[in-house]
Amino acid sequence: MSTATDIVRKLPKQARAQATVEAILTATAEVLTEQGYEAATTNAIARRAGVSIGSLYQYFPHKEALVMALCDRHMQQMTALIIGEVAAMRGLPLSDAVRALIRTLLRAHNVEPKLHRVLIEQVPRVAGFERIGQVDRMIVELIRGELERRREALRPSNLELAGFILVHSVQAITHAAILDRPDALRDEALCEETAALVLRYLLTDPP
Amino acid sequence: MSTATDIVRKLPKQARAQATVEAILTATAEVLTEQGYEAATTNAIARRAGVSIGSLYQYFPHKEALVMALCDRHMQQMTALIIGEVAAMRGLPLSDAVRALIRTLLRAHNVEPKLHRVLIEQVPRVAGFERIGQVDRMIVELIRGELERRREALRPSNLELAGFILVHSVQAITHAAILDRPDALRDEALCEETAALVLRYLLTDPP
Amino acid sequence: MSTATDIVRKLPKQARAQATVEAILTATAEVLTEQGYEAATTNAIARRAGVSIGSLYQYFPHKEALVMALCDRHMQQMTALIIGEVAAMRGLPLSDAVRALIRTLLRAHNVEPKLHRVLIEQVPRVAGFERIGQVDRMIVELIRGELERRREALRPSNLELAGFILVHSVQAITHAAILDRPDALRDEALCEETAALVLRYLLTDPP
Amino acid sequence: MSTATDIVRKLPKQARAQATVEAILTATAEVLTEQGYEAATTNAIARRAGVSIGSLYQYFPHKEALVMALCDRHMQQMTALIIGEVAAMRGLPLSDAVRALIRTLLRAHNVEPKLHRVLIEQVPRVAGFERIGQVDRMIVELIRGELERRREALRPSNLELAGFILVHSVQAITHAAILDRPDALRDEALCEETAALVLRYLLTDPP
DNA sequence: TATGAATGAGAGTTCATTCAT
DNA sequence: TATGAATGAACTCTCATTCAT
Repeated sequence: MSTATDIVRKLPKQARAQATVEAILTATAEVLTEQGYEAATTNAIARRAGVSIGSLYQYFPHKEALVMALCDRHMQQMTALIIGEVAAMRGLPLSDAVRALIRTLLRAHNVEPKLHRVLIEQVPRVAGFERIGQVDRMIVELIRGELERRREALRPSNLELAGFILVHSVQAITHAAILDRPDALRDEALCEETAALVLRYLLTDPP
Repeated sequence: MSTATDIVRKLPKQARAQATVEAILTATAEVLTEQGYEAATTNAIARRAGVSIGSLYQYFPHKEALVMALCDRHMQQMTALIIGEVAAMRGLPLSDAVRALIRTLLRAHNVEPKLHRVLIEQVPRVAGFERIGQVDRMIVELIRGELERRREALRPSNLELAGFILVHSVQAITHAAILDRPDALRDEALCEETAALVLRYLLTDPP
Repeated sequence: MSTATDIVRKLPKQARAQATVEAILTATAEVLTEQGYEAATTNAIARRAGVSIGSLYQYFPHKEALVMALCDRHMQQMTALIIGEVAAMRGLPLSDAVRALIRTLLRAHNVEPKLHRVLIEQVPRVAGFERIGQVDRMIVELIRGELERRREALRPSNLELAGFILVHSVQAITHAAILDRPDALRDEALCEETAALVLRYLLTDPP
Repeated sequence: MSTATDIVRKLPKQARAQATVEAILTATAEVLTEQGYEAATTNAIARRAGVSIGSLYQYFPHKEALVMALCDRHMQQMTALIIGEVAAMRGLPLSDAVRALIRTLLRAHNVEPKLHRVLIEQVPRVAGFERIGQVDRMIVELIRGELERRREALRPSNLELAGFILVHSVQAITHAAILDRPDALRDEALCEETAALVLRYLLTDPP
């Protein structure tokens, strides 16, 4: 798996350079969300960042690297949020764990929802570009692990299949909710019903 | 592919043009699925279609129109399939109807799955370009209508929310299955478990 | 000097073909005046003429020939008008001849003034394309001849120079009047003053 | 009135850029005069300027802007010349003023006569493109004003019409002389006779 | 190091012209 | 002969990237 090293041309040691890199990434995110991928030219990004095009290329060898770095940054923000909250879920009863996970996912996708959408929908999936997918894959693993750990209590026998079904369901509901439903984060009914979907599927005698 | 000469009866003059349009649309689909949206230049498409760039522009005023036409064609294929099979579902008991719908959706998304993905993921969502979305919207309506019709028998009280949750779930499972699971179409377990997800969510006492 | 023969590919013998050629030339004039030279594509002209592009090229080997033929037609219309009226001028006293000439020129330029402008202003002056210029040159000769014939009565000694000055003056006034002054044709003052310009220049003691 | 700002895309800060803009404008003038408007493609102009096509478009957003900028530059050269010499004319007796004006116009049109012709004859008159016309309009105003100021001494009563006639006459003579008569500028007889045309028209008892 | 002028391959598109039917 | 589908060179313009200052 790649790290920042093959993406960023030179690890900036000085604070100023660090700030420049940040400015460029932020500008990229802004231009991307505001104007879409096609309008996001390197010159437009540099201008928005208040930086010369030359400087941009000092830190990112090509446009692809720039977008990849932004993906990474975005992912790390989401991942940090999820990882932090997942540990606490471990001991909880299944129903509570499911509710907590759903809420966490909603919160994670709410970080920069528009950027998330652009990254998923518009950025061309070039070689090994499935970076944003990593978050999803991490979530798959989380859920799989948890199902295995509690397999005794569960109705489905094929846990691989159950995981597949649940992950894609919850994922899709989360994405759609963040984008289409204004107050998704504070929508208790949404969380409850999504939890019901999951729990009624998993348990023979749902609560 | 057949040319005018293989066909016995003399074809009207428009036949040649019709064939050209077909060739261009097919080439568009091929280039799109094989090389992605960015690589799908009008010249590449014309070359693949074995047609001059001028001919392409004789039938499509600009690149966007070309992709839109392809979307329409693809959608019509999917829609035709769904519409045809949905009528039969009406009288069935809920559990059978759900299973039938899932199977139909899988079959519909299987028409040209790679093209479907490219159309959904990569084609820039320019002004009113959400054409492929129409199929999804049609499905939403189908499901909504069916839920209303059977609301007496259902556990959820907020049917709008229930519809939202189910549509996005089944949609996502269908998409992912077609793309990630070879043989999804003939995978009984997948259908059964997806049906279980839906039915257990909808019914207080699932079968 | 060229005749229609090197321009028109085949001399149409049948009335229908003759009508087609006319339709094409008329369409050319219309498109030219309504949309300008840049928009006047051969396909647009053929469509306007209600004729296939193939037919257009049956009668005109290339676009240039088409425009040249139109120039010729337009010129012949103007020339016919002028020639016809000039004979009568011969015997008149100078002041009457000048007035008559000015009126004739105004009338001649009024035949299709917009087409005239487009032909003069927009049609690229490619090799030997100065066709419309021929009318002007004919007028120069007319005036020169007349001046020579009456040189005794005239103030200027250098008649070549006097011709140059008068032709360009009257020409410019005529052009500008037709295009900028509605009703130029019926504007007595305009004719009178233009005549005054010429006569006062030519005669030592103007009337 | 427009300034360079809406025409030039980015105002060049470095001397190098300034030189590039100059080179492009000069090349435009050259290609235009040597090969005409149709042959003046942006690539041909860039090549002639010894500059990449990209550089051309860095400074001019489109071809039209390029030609407009050239018009402006040309006009400013002419205008500067005229404005400068006109002040001195004010106090002179009419006959001297007319002679001075004619000489000034000849000199002004002599700046880049071929370019002037191409600009007037071939450049398509797109929206607000009558830029070169502005010089002419300035001249109209000059002459009108002068006629008004001296109206007591003049024969014609309708000064609007007199202006119309004189402006177009002198304009046409000037244009034609510069283009057709090699030594127009030093041709005393030409100036004298043109002055005669004007003065004899204006004064009841010409000198 | 930071700047921004310069580059040029290549994209979308047009249109005079040809040619099979 | 008339048709109009097909052609492709050439045009305008963009944008990722380089490089002199």
